[in-house]
Amino acid sequence: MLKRQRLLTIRNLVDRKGIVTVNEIGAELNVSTMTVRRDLAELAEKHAIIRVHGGAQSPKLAQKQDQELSRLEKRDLRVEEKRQIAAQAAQLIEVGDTIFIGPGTTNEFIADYLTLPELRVVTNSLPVFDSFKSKADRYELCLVGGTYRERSGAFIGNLAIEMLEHLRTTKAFVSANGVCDSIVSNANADEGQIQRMALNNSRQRYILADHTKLDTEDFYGFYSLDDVDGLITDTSIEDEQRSDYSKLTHIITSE
Amino acid sequence: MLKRQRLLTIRNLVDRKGIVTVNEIGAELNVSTMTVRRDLAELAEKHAIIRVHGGAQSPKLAQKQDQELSRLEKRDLRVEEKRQIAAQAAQLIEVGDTIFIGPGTTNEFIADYLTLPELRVVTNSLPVFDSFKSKADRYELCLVGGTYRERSGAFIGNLAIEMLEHLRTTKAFVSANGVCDSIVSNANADEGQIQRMALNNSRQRYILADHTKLDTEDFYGFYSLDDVDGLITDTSIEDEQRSDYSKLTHIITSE
DNA sequence: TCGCTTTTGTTCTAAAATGTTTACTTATTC
DNA sequence: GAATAAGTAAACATTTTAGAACAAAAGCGA
Repeated sequence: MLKRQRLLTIRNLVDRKGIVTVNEIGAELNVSTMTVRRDLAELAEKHAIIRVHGGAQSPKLAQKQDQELSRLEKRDLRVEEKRQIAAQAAQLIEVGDTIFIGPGTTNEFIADYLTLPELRVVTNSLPVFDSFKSKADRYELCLVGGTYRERSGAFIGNLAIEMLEHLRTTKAFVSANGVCDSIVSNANADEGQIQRMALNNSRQRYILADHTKLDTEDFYGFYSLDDVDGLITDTSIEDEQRSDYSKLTHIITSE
Repeated sequence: MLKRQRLLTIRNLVDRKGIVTVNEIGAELNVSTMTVRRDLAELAEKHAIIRVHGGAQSPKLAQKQDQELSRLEKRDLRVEEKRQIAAQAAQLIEVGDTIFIGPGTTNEFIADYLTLPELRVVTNSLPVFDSFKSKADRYELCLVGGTYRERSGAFIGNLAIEMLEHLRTTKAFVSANGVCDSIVSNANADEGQIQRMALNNSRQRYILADHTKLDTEDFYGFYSLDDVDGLITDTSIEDEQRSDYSKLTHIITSE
């Protein structure tokens, strides 16, 4: 059997079974485990599979599993990047601002980096609201109500839309699940709709997305990078991406 | 079996059963208890499960239990009366209702006595909302947003008013701080204003007040007993008061 | 066929994962 | 509240897997 064929077979095997052991592959194809490891390393380099100790996993499955994680678990994913991004966002905020902060685990860290004495904060996310609650004595906190979406802890629906309609903010910070070709996207249409309105109603608009979100897209596209004032991301962004996206908007990272 | 798979299996097991012992997991997966412990430690770090002595439990279940505990711990003033009143209020609620529940510690107990399968719940109180959060999978929860008032945990102001304006409910439950000569009153004008609107927009209207509130009045009168369907109070009400107030509205107590 | 490259297998060492023993801590029972 | 049982975690032993180094085999063009 040719190497080319074998690689393809392994790929199919992994995709079909979701997760396979090195030994299984070796037995199936009658090759040594060392060969399998070398093949897996090659495929992993091309992101065709994900290497795990003892075998390999299909990227599709891994992505699906990531999506199924609870809010609390997602919060723990790539914390450093999230904190970096949140800190950058916080630095943009000035005294006298009225800021909107959308749902998303990244946004839950922004409050940690805010030291300003006075501020008005608007959000439709209960976790974000909670992160500001300890500052309720200094800041005016405004929660956008509506129907509760348990999965993300956000308030959505017509009531939320109607309430947001009249709110003008100076700066809006919205997290994206995907940023691809100037399109900013999200997993949920109801939430995307609100985020679009929040951005439209703001003088300055910022999109928050860690480097893993760049060049990927999710279900619902809700905004265009052309219309925002900045894309806040972490320092792991690749040079090529930096130059690509800087044509569309201002890239904001630490350093 | 790969470690990855095992971790996933354990997570599912915990989620499904709510709580599992280390031994159960070990037997199920044919691994030593030490391995299970190590796995649980790893999952606990990622907040996928919560470690307890002898096993693990799902975060969802833990949250539910925590909430009930904190409610029990509310060895506040007159908890028994409040529970009595809350239970009475809950009994009035029927399938298909859209209910409004105002702020107030009494109202935070209503969720405990609700066993209906389906309901739509509207509130402008964060603590009340929290008391319903564990039921979010069955009930449609709608929070009236607005400016946060830390003192009572309620959302108030123009935004709240505007949002509530369009909401029609079948039953409204509002706590009063004082009931005197048919006047229902409250400590705060902003909250009273919202409560008045919530009552006006409801088909059926109920005032909740324990016996110590009767024949007393507070700063802001927001409603008249003539216009409500019932005054829910505890059994410590005096006969004289019962006959006085029953001329104005229907008195609801347990027995 | 020869000489060369590429691929594969083998061996070995390090790292990771798992199991076992043991001392210790936490619950439970009387 | 002391005795007993159950659970925990550190230390060590064992097994499994990873990856490097090198040897053997296969493919390939002259």
